[in-house]
Amino acid sequence: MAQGGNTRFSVYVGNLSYQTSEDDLGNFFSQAGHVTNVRLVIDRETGRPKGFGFCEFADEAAAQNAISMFNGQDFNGRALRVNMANR
DNA sequence: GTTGAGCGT
Repeated sequence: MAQGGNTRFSVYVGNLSYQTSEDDLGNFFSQAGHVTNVRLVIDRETGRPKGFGFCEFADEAAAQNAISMFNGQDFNGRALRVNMANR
């Protein structure tokens, strides 16, 4: 199975607007399937969002569905970048 | 009141 080397179903979400929250992503990604976890990477040195995050789904189909639905699509004024996570 | 490639406190 090609999940990107992870036993879970995490997808990398990049090119986010700095004003986007985890709640916004959770609502948006739940359209593709059952989201079990959403993490927005915040810079520990500055306390600001790094502009990317990770979204974990209940199964692989939902994760790949999210990629198909949202990769390259517009979100909060930015072209969303969605791909299978590597770690 | 800022910025823009990235794979994770």
